[in-house]
Amino acid sequence: MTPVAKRKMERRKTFNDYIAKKQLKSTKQRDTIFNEFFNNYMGKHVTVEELYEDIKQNHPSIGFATVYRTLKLFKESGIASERNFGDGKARYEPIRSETEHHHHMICTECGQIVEFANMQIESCLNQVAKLNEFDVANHKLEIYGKCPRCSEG
Amino acid sequence: MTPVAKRKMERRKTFNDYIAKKQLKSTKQRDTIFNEFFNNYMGKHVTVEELYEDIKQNHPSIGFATVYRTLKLFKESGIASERNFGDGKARYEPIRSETEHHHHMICTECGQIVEFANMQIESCLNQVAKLNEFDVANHKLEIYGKCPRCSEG
DNA sequence: TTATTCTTGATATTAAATATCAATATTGTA
DNA sequence: TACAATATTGATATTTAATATCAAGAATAA
Repeated sequence: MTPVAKRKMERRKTFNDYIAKKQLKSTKQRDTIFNEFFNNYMGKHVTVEELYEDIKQNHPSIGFATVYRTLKLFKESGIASERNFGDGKARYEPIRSETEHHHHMICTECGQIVEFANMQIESCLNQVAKLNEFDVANHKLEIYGKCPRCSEG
Repeated sequence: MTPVAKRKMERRKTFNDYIAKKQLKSTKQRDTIFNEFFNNYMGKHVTVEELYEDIKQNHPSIGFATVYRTLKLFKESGIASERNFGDGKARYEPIRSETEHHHHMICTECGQIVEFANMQIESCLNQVAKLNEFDVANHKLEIYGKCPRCSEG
C-alpha cells in the first residue's frame, strides 16, 4: 500500500470511530465527500464552494449543505483542519499526520501558499503554553508577505 | 510625557504621514475615532460594532460606516492590526511598537486572551522566510486551547 | 419490519463586510 | 475669503459566507 493510501485509511478509521462515538450514521454522501476530499485535496486548501462544485460533476444530487456540514464534521473529528487566509472564506485541508504541524506563508500579491514545518517553533510554542498553564488544542501560524517572484518588481 | 502618551503621538505621526502620502483628508471624525481607539483599546481587541457603540455615546452623529472605514485605514497605515479569533468578526488592536510582535493564546471555553511575545519564535520565523526568499510583511500566531481555570474540570 | 433517530437537500435566514450615492467637508489656489 | 477640485460622511442597500429550518428520506438496532 502506498503511504498516501495508508494515510487515507488511517483518517478513515479516525472518522469512523468519531461517527460511532457520537452515534452518528455513515452515509453514501459522507463516503463520497470523504473520498473526493482525501483523494484530490491533500496538501491543498479547498473552500466549501470549490469542493461542492467539484463533487457536483460526478454526483449532482449531493447538495451544498451536505458538503458544508460534512467538512465541519471532518474538522470536528480531527481529520481536517480549517484555515483562514484572510479572504473571508473558510478553507479545509486534509490532515497529514496526527503529530506533524505545518504552517503557511501566504503571498499577498499572487495568493501562492508555501507550507513549512519547524520543530523549533513547535517546541517554543509548547514551552510558552506550559509557562501559562495553557492546555493546547491546536495552533496556527501564518506569514504574510511577498513570494520571490512577486517581490522582484 | 507618559510612555503611553508618547506611543500615541508616534502613531499619530505615522497616520498623518500616511494621510499626506495618499492625499487623503484629515477630518474630525477620524480624529475622534483615533483618540477613542488609542485611549481606550490599547492591548484590547475591539470589533467595529463595539467601537461604534462606544463612540456613539459621546458622538452620536458618527456613523457605523465611518468607524468601519477608519479602522481599515488604521490598518492600512500600519497603526492597527486586524485579528481574527474564529468568531467571524474582525477585531482591531492598536499597534504598540513598530518592532515588537506579540501573539495570542485564546481559551476556547471562556474566550480569555493571553498575549505573549517570544524572540526565539520571531527569529525562527524570519529564518524560514529567508530560506524561502519570502519578503515578510507580517505574521500571526494563535494558540487555541484551555486556560488554567477552564482546564481544571 | 418497525420504530427511532439521524441525514439530506432545498431553501430561508442571519450577520458581517462592503458598495452606493447625494450631501457635506476639506484642501490648495487665486 | 471665495472657488474649484476632490475626498469624506452617513444612511442605506447589496453581497456573501455561514448557518438554521424542515419535510422527506435513509440508516440503525431490536
